[in-house]
Amino acid sequence: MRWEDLADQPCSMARALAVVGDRWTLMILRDAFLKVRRFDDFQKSLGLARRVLSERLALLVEEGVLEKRPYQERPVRYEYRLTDKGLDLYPTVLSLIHWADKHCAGPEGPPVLHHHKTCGCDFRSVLTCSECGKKVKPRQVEARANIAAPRQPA
Amino acid sequence: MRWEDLADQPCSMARALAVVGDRWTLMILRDAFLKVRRFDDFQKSLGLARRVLSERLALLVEEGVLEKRPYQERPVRYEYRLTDKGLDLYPTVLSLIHWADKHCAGPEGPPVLHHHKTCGCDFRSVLTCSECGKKVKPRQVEARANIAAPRQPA
DNA sequence: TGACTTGGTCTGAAAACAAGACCCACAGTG
DNA sequence: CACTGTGGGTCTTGTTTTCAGACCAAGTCA
Repeated sequence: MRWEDLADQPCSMARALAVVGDRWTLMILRDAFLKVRRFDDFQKSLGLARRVLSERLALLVEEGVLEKRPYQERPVRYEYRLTDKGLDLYPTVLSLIHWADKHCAGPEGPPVLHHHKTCGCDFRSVLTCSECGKKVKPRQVEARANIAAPRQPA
Repeated sequence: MRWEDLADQPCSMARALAVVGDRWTLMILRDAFLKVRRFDDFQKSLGLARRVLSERLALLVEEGVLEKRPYQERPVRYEYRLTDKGLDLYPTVLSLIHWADKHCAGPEGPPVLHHHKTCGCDFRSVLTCSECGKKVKPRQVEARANIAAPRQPA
């Protein structure tokens, strides 16, 4: 299967990955959540080829995850900001970071802590059910085809 | 920056992506969560090159996300199962799927629904704080360097 | 005038990928 | 015994991507 065909699959995971499944895209989004907004800052922070960065940013803008807007005239300079669609990726990004905090960090612990300003604690992300509010475990979930929508996985 | 160098970065996101940031890996894991376990079944389901699949599975085994175990002798046949480390990726996988359900699904709705057996409802995943149990929004979170661990983002 | 900054493009070499042929061990069938 | 089928891969070849680094253009600064 070709990568471009993923977006057409009747599978939400495939559609998501057609947008953010690229090797660098989630790193770019991590930076975006850390308030990086400019081309050069992304480039310095990530150290990826400028051409690749420019392609990725353009794709994310096209997909509506980032928004390109001028922050000054003469000369025009642009910044990339997360849209609401982009902000909705926060749970994904954070749970991935917390996964690596748990499983890939050395004895010195994770490099960054996340502080919940509302309650004043450093926290980990927890997956909960939108209906009952309880913590969800993989075994408690059953994936079912949506009869209203056509065919296939996930 | 080279892709292989990611794993050495003092950034959990980079470390996570060194394991699952590959184009196909999250699709493989999605299948694994849907109880696909055999080489040929992955291959048929995803349609990727067998060589690439074999490399990815080997990497996931090496990283401890999947476990390769014989399910019969004479002839020996293997299956790939999620380890606890692999199961811990469920929140990430599910939140990505739910993101695409919300933002990429057509008018017919998402192709697959997730049913929480404990409460009996179809649900969406919600990011909550491990400390106070409340829903977390991006703006309520502050990322702070962990003094105990060395340098940089995450 | 020249140097610097931002936000990119362009190029050639190196790596990853797709498709499909091929391989091996074993099982079952006749 | 030969013949076919299955599971779990490997190999080859040609096409895409990616990388590193050079280059470029508009505008500002000194």
